[in-house]
Amino acid sequence: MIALDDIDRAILRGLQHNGAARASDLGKKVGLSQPATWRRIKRLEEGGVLRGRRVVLDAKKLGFDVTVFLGIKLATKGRVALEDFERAAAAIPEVQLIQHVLGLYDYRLKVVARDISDFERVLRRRVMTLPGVGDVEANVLLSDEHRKLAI
Amino acid sequence: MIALDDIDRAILRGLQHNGAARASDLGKKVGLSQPATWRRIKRLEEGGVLRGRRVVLDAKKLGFDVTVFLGIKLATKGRVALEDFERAAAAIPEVQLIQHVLGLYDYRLKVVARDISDFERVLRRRVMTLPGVGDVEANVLLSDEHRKLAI
DNA sequence: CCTGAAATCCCCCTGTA
DNA sequence: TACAGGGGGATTTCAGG
Repeated sequence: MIALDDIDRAILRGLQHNGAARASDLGKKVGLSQPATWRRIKRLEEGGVLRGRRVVLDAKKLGFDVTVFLGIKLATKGRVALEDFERAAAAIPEVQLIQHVLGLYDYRLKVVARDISDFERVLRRRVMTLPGVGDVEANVLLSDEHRKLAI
Repeated sequence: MIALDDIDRAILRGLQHNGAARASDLGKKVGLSQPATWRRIKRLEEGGVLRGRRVVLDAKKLGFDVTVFLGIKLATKGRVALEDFERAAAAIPEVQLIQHVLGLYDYRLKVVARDISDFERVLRRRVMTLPGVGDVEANVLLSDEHRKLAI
């Protein structure tokens, strides 16, 4: 939790609207000069609030037509078991996201594959053979919509 | 699916490594001049492969200490029911991601809240009152790790 | 079509008040 | 904080492959 004023929040909102926004444009929106805006962005980066910029790729246009979320329950849950699982899951190229969660499942994996048969290959040869895997539940992604943090 | 050569893929890999990378830096990596690299990036953007750049914010440092994934099963699933649900879910500020999925659940929502009691408020007053909501399952996020698309 | 080189524009970034 | 200058990236133009 870091002290932010209204202008910082306005800058963050602007950056959420457009991750490639320039300091000069943001400055006009928030009523600040370009250098002042740039220094605030720098401060937000150094403070860790702004962790970086990520490109958004269109998986479908790259030939990955199938995205599946897997809920995974581990059979054994010691510290070593968690580390083994995470390391092995990270070695699967099709795994885009590894989330350690608390609830009905222990992990959630986001898996991309070229098509359903490609996904079946990944599921059977890679996911089901991960160390400690117990129950696995799958949800195929149909569509998704991102929304901004209300700050 | 768009035709990409090895250089395009190398550029995309470089951009996944650093979303703020400059055309000149990328050019050095892929063995191309700065204008040629810049034109390829532009082409990837116009072709929709590169959908944009997004800033990564640290939710914890902004005071959102709790992230929960909800799996939601709808009681009724007509076209109108889906649209009503999506519209109402999008009106909840704490909902960061709305995923329409196929499987055990119909929707997955990513919800951020300031703390557990704030999450309880969102869950009881906003989520449970969404139109058509049936079963709800929750997973609290402990940690997550993003990985790059293998292209 | 693609490329690289050069030239221009404009923004970032920094020093300074 | 704003202002001003140098440096460098973004963008266009041009010529060659």
